[in-house]
Amino acid sequence: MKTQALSAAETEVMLALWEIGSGSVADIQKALKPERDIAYTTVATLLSRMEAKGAVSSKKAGRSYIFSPLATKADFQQNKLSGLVQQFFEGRPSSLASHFIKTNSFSDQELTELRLLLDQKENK
Amino acid sequence: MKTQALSAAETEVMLALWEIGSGSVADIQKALKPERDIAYTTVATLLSRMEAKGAVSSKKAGRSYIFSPLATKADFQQNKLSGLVQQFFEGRPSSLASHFIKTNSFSDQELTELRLLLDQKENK
DNA sequence: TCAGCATTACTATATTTGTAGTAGAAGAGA
DNA sequence: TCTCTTCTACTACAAATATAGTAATGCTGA
Repeated sequence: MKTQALSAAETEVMLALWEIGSGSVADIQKALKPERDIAYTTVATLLSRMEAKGAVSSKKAGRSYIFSPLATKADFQQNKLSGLVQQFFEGRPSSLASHFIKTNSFSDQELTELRLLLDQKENK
Repeated sequence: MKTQALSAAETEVMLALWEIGSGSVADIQKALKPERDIAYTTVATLLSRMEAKGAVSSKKAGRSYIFSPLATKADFQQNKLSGLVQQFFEGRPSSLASHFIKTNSFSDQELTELRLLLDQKENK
């Protein structure tokens, strides 16, 4: 059962939800990035679509519903990323990484961190 | 003048177009991944939308039009990637890279290649 | 020259996305 | 109990997306 893809707006809601773990429509609206100023009812609409897509679950708590993510942010990242790698980097993560290195996307400090990670990997 | 974002279907067409450099609707349709089996006229529709968005240009050649990409694949990759990094990796490319390393996305050989790239970077 | 094929132009339609309003139910304080 | 505030349910609707058909046009080979 492949999970359906989320739209851009839905993804923003998802990010807010991961931020707070779980919460009501009101909680989620508050957790949205401030520049994302959408109506309460819009958030509610998005959440019900997301529930239909299997991205979140809800359970009644008193008067209202509490929504929770059904996938971890890490899973989602993983997915997005592998899609991107698939489509734009011949399916090879290293192709993406070298793209970064070549385009100077990393600061010196980040390069050092990376090297460290590689070292740890190697000595494992 | 920011270039408008392409939809998923349009992106597929773009990839095909980069593949062949430039070509007619028929050429592009042939260049699409085989699993992407869409009608000739659909490809044409997509191309005209893409032209409206400023993603491709066309010039008449005899009976038909030849389409060419207006951005390089590299630019496009760059864009997609930085969007992803922004949204899912706190804006830090190294966060994405370490995600890869930690999730064992790289083969041994790729790890070696990466290290080599880092070395070159450092000695530059 | 004429029939046929390729190609574009235009139109069409179902679905998804982005956004939000309104009505009604249900607690909560007075 | 009555009113006020939440909150959900339902509806709406314009724009974008995904997909493709039909009509018209213009080469091209026989």
